[in-house]
Amino acid sequence: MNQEKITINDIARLAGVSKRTVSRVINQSPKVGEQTKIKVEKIIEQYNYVPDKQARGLASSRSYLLGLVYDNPDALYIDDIQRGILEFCSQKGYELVVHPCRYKSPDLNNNVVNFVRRSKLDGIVLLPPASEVDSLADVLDQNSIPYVRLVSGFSEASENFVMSNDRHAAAEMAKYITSLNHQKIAMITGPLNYRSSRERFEGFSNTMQEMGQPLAADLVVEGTNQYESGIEQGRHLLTLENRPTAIFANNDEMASGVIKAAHDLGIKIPDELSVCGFDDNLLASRIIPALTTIKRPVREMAKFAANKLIAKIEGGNPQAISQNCVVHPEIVIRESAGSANKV
Amino acid sequence: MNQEKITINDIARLAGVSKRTVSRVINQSPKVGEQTKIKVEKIIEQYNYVPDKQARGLASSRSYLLGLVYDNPDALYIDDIQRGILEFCSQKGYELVVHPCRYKSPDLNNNVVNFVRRSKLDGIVLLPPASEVDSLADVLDQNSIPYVRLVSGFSEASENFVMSNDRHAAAEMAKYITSLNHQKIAMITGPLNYRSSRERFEGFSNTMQEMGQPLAADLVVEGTNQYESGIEQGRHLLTLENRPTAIFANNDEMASGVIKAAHDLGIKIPDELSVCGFDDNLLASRIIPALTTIKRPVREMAKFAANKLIAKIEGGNPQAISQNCVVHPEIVIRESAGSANKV
DNA sequence: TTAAGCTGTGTTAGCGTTAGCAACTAACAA
DNA sequence: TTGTTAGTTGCTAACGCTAACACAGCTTAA
Repeated sequence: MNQEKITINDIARLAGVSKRTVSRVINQSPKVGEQTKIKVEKIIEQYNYVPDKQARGLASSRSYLLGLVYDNPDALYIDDIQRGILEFCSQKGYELVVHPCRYKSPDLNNNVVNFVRRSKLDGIVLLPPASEVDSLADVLDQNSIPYVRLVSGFSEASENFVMSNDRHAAAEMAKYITSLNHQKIAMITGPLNYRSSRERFEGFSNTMQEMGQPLAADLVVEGTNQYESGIEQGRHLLTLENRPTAIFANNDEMASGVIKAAHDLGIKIPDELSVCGFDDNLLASRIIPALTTIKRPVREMAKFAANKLIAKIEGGNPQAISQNCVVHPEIVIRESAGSANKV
Repeated sequence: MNQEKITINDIARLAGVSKRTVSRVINQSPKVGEQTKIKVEKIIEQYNYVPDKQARGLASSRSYLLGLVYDNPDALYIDDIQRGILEFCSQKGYELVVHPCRYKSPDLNNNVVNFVRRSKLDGIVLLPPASEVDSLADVLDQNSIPYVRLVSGFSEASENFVMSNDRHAAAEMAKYITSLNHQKIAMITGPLNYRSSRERFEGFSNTMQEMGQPLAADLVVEGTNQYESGIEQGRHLLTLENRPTAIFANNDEMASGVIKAAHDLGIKIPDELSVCGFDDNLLASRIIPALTTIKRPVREMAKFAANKLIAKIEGGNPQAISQNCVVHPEIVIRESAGSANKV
């Protein structure tokens, strides 16, 4: 367990080759004789040798460190992403350095660039909403820092993106709610300067329209994605003269707020009101009644991101770099939505 | 923004001193003339020079990287801890590398040691329950890897610990519930092989006894800390012939389960049953009725841990190293617990 | 036969720091 | 004056690795 530190020189000596050759083996250079390679690998294995990351980095100006930049209140999402990235990158020899930030800060770009500079990170993964800041991406490009952005959407040039087709999922939700025979359907959107909010809103709204049931203007309100906002907008909608029988909220936090508001007003869910959310976070399954919502394949997104980022860093595998990574969230049916006929 | 990389040599040349002197200034060596120091600092400032971490690390066998090792399902807790540590350590020039693990794995010790070795981490923070594994701590000691353990407790030698006095908090909870005039009080403990579970249980149980209302043996059951376990044990307790009027669960997840069970059985909370949890995680405030629970000052713990770890790494500040860091969780009163008189 | 091309391998100069050792300076005592 | 000392400062060898370059040995084409 507590072996002395053994270096590339030791391996070279032990294997009877030069350290250049050992280096070649480590870095999987093709120009090594088959037997030499096997011999060296055997010694490496035997002595449990692991190349020193710092020395490697100093010489090759690489750090084998990836950064995760985020400003997202949903800790569960973050945690899932972290695990997803790590699953992939640790087996490739990379580690993950975390960096929460304030995405609204005017200093964001500098902050992130300095973060990368400070530890010579090889690349970073950007989570929403920080991933939606184009100026950040520009600055990263200018500094030739490899990065991948996780965003809601499905159409852009895919090189630096991993996308979640929230629009499609929201459309599915529109169909689902309609299939429950609801007539008066409301939506609480997220802040419409967020891409994800727009995608979800448009997916939902357009589909309702296509199905011949366009959303009434007074039944679409904008929230902040926070619980309190859900309560507030929920209360507003539910005290309308002709209140909706179904409310689709931009995320689970706000959906919980709606449920709270309904509860306070004595409105029964799902008998008198159906509520649906988006995210499938911890709350969704714990709340009573359990929330019908939409689940994103977060782990999968994280793996896509890690794969793409490492491909960019290591230069090889051009198809992994340009691969179009779009992921499809799906409806999770629980108890908070029911047929409108019961009313 | 996109300046050429500038090194210690440039600074030395610009300042008209040797790089040895610049190095002294950077590392705050006392043996530098006051004017020289000022001169060099000015140049450093002017050129926005930041020493290269890898080169530094190679030369001094330091990495300026801290590790966070955890196997905790509570993502909110993790997130809070991460932010707390970062707040402190980034201003000291350290970054945080995350490492989820399986604390039950027989390979845990090796896994963690290799994690540290791989990136030459300067030290690690251990979160419960991994922090409770003594053999891990031993191995870390053997490999002289600096570490700090976050645990529930308050009495041990404090050098490697940051402690949360869960026992005291649970005692407070006992007093609070008793003050509500409950007679039949139950507790769902966590797995009793966890230190935190024992602390909470003993704090609660002992205090009840001291107040002349010892817990009935059949009203103490052991859960797994998971939601499903809360449902199961909650159902069990609530279908007892002489069911309790108050249930204290080892954590919020299980408390939510109890609420679910009560709901399914048509038992009104808090009128017919009071439920209390521990953690104050996201659920606690979102659930209906909102959960009366206990909140740990997580950020504070994280800062203590970072401070202690860095003090250990840098060798200085012996009082920070030996400082007894005990933190006191506090009751958060919400809606899930009420007076027993109403029944 | 010879030149040219490939392969596989070794030699070695960095990469940007730290830190051991030596050396310089000024001041002060002898 | 000379020696001693304390306070500063410089020189330079690591740290462990990568990669440019060189070169030997062998194949292939002319």
